[in-house]
This record gives sequence, C-alpha cells and structure tokens, in this order.
Amino acid sequence: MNDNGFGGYIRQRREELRTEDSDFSLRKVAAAIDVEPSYLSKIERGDLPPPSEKAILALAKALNENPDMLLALAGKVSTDLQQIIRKRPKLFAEVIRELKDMPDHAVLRVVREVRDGNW
Amino acid sequence: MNDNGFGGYIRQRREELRTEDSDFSLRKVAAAIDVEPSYLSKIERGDLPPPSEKAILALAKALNENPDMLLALAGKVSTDLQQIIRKRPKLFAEVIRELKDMPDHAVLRVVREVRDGNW
DNA sequence: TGTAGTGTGTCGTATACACTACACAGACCA
DNA sequence: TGGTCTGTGTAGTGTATACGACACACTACA
Repeated sequence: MNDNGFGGYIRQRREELRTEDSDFSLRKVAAAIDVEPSYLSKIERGDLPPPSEKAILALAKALNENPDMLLALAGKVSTDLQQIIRKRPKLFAEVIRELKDMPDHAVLRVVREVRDGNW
Repeated sequence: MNDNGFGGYIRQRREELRTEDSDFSLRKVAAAIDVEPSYLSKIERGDLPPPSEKAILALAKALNENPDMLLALAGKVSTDLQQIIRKRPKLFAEVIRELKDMPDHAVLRVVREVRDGNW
C-alpha cells in the first residue's frame, strides 16, 4: 500500500555516503536538515510520506542530490517552477504539453537553441 | 489581507454571462460545479480561498474559461502538467527555467518548431 | 560495565484544506 | 401576501499535512 520510491532512495544514498563518512548517520542527517531522527527514520522506511519541500531541498543539499529529482520522487514540483508557470499559464501549459512525448534529445535541442539565442 | 484575484475574476465573469442568460446565477453555477451556494459566494468575495482543482476545472467549463489560467489565478498548477514534469524532472526543470525570461513570441516560436516536427 | 552512538516505536499536536448544513433577509411577481 | 428567486452569515466537520517529544533496545568500545 505504501509507495516508497523516495524513502528507499534516500536511505540507499545515505548509506552509500556513510561508508566513507560517518557524518551520514540518520541522526546526523536529520540534524543537518533540521528534523527529528525518528521522523527521518519513518520517512526512509516509507512509514510516513515524504516531508515538506523545504526539508527535501535541505536533504538534496546534504546528500548532494538533484533537488528537482528528489522533489519528483516525492510527488512534488518545485514551487519556483510553479511560479514561473503561473505567470504565463497558457503559454507554459502549451509548451509543456507539446514537449510531453518528445524524446530527451529533442527537448534538449530546444533548450540549446533558446540558450544560444538564435531567435 | 485577502488576495482575491480569483474570486473577483469569476464573479465578474459570471455576472457578465448572467446579463444574457439567467443560468448563471450564483446558485445555478454552484449547482453546475457541485458545491453549495454559500461556499461559492464566499469564494467569489475572497472570504474563502479558491476551491479544489476539481471544482476549478468544473468552473472553467461552466464559465467557458481557460482552465490553466483559472488554476494559475488560484495559485495552482494543473496536476497533469505536474505529472509530465515529474516524469523527467531534470529535463523539464531546465527547459522551464531557460524559458523563464523569454518573451512570449520567442517561446511560441519554439513550440511551433517542435510541433511542425523539424527535429 | 558504563557511556556514547545507532535506528526505531508510540503518542500526540497544530495547522491547513475543502467543504456541508441550515437559516436568514431582501427582491420579484402572481 | 404567499411562493420563489437572489445572495449571504454562522457554525461545524472530516481529512490531510507536517511534524515534535520521548522512551526504548541494540551495538561498540574504552
């Protein structure tokens, strides 16, 4: 009944880092992201759902992971991205739906064309 | 203290439609989107925050408005867009942030290039 | 054999979210 | 003047979100 992509992922990542550096015990990481150890424990095992965006971002820093990816695993989308979309909702809705089924390389090409300013 | 872009907007829109068609009384619309009249009343006046995504989508249909725009007014982003983003978080995060400050016409040009399949 | 560190189990809580139920006052009009 | 609309005010409810506090058992090691 419990999903647990998020919890499993961060537990694995934490234990990976822990083999090289003892600053990655559950308690240390919990302190680093400013939550109680028992809370983090339950999250890692999927006993509780993923925490707030704030805690996830702190976790991404602590574990040196990509924030957008961790948020996605938690079923969320960064509020800063949402803000960008909300400023021009029709435009961004169209873009995103248009790119939905495009292969990665095609999408990346769009990004580069835009970045290189050939417009 | 209360924002009220959303409530004000839909009230105005509803009253606009009401001048031509009496199916747009507060009670009728409330029934159409399946909420209590008092609830819709409070929302329109900004006494309560915007309703759920489900109700907003129903409202968009009832008032013949763009759903993504109404959701944005309500401070939300459609879950179907979020789902698309969450499937390839790093990719879409990059695209969206890249397009953030681009003028509409530049973004639209990208969309059209993609749609016309020159890739 | 104490003490420091490991993860975990139980219980409680504050806040927000998304509403419903019902009663009420005023306008309309038959 | 009785019924039928209109919008609105008051009060309460169920569920989800996002945690904290604290005690506990186990391991290591000095």
